[in-house]
Amino acid sequence: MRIATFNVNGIAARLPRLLEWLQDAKPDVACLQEVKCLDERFPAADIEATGYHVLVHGQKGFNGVAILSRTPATEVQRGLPGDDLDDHARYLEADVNGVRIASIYLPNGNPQPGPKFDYKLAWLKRLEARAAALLADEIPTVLCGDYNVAPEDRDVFSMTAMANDALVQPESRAAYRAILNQGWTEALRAVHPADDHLYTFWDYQAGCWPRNAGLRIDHFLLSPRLADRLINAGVDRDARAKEKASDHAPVWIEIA
DNA sequence: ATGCCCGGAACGTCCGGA
Repeated sequence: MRIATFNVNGIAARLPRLLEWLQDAKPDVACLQEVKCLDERFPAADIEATGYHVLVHGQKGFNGVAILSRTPATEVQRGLPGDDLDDHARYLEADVNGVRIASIYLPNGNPQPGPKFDYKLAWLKRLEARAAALLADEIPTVLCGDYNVAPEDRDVFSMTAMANDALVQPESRAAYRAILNQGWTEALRAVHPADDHLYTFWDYQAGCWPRNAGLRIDHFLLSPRLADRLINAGVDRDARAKEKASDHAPVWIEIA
């Protein structure tokens, strides 16, 4: 079973790239982030025509997550529990072929310090609670998406350039690590433990892509039973090299 | 010290992104 996560940075702007990537990479499940549209504006028919079922939790203008699957998915949770006042569309969870899969778009948190950073840290705490409940259920689970956290210095092209960014702050990393420490395995790092240029995002600005100035911020958290089934993981860098590409590359895992 | 480059909303620039 191949599962991918892809921050598309606007489904309307990315649809041709997304469709060709689906036909090329052929994931069984694709979790999308930053679709940036209302549910009714999501191009479901185009995606269904390529052989995928669609679950979408959208929002006008920004945020928005989706789960595409070759076999039908059963929706479990729309929106991250724990704050009735949070109306951002950043979390969608479904069952596909006996695997629980969440598509996650964690808040960016910039500028920091400030209310947006506070929201990010609060969101991470809520995700920690959800992750603990999922582990307690002992269902094979994947929590994948754009976490907007670069876990270690080596996941960042330049700590000098990024020193004040919310993505690398000790509080962001500690909150992410607290989730991992429940017993989750991050699949991409697990498969590539020694790669010091293991990136999933390259800013559009300042020639970041051609000089490989990237960040590793898209992650696959696997529950213990699923981590035992991990075969391979990788980054589809070819997708980032194309014209009209997203600033994120798709990331994928292969599960036995 | 700041902007660089994008998408979306909207139609003039601003917000959000990371």
